[in-house]
Amino acid sequence: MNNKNPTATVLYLIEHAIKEYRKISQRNISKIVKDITIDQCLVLIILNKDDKISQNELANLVFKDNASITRMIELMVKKDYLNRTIHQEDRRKFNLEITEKGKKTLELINPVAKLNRKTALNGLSLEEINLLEKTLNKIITNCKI
Amino acid sequence: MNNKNPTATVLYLIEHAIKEYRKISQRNISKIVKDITIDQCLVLIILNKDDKISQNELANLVFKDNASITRMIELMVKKDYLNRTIHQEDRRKFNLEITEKGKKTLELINPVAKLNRKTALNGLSLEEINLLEKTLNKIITNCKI
DNA sequence: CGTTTTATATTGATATATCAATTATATTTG
DNA sequence: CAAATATAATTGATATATCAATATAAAACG
Repeated sequence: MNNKNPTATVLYLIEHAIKEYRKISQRNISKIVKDITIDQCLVLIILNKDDKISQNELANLVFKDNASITRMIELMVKKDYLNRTIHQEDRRKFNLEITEKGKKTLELINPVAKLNRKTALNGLSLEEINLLEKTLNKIITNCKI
Repeated sequence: MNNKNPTATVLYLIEHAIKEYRKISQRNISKIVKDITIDQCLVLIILNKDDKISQNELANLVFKDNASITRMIELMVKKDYLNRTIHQEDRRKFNLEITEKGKKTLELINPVAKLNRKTALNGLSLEEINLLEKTLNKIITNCKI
């Protein structure tokens, strides 16, 4: 009764699935853009939707620590994907702006990201995906309590 | 038609779920054992089931790179969770042995690990879990092709 | 045998993860 | 308004992730 080895549980499978997905995603992205990680891509995609977001909010969206985001952004500025300027209303914050290089990169990675998702979910019915979402949401809620 | 933002897809939810699970797991483990990570716990649990395993195999089981495992083991030896000796038949390999401290730690973390899984999966029916497993396995297969 | 190929693990370089402590600015409150 | 509190981001320390290059030993092959 629930005395399973962790490697025999569905939680281990979740870890496995996301790791495999990250692997093919990184592999496919790297074929097109050399010096970018999939997490940096996600940052670009999110900022592209809403560039008024704070580093804090960004960190939450990509499930990372503030410290990680600080360093990621630092690197992305250095690699000329982002510009960073001080926020005028709240001087603790920063404006994050996608550079021209960043925009061009987005155009390159968007189709790859789409293909990655399609590959990973190939053969899954809409019902299966909906159920998967529902179950994962339950797990997330359980863990947050 | 599949032109979703990545943050709106089920793959993002998978990432979210595992991150939340890792968070509560680490939090609960840290309450009981101070200087151990959940990945190090998993290494202990796996070695406890089969101590004849190579670093290579261990890396595969915990979805890590050989380089990561080398450094993890180095640390675990330093913290006296493991002993490492040269393998006599194959001198490229090592024997990994759990120390007394490691064994005591296992006894402490096993109930916590069990509780973590129970917490995360609370309220899920057996059918839901089976379906989740099936769907995740499909995704894993898709990504490995 | 010796040479080539393969397997196992390490090391270096760089990116990210995470916690705790810190800095700087905003907001709340007495 | 000044002091206390809260928020945003950074920094330091340490662990892990990942790739490429390397060292060493074992296996395969001619």
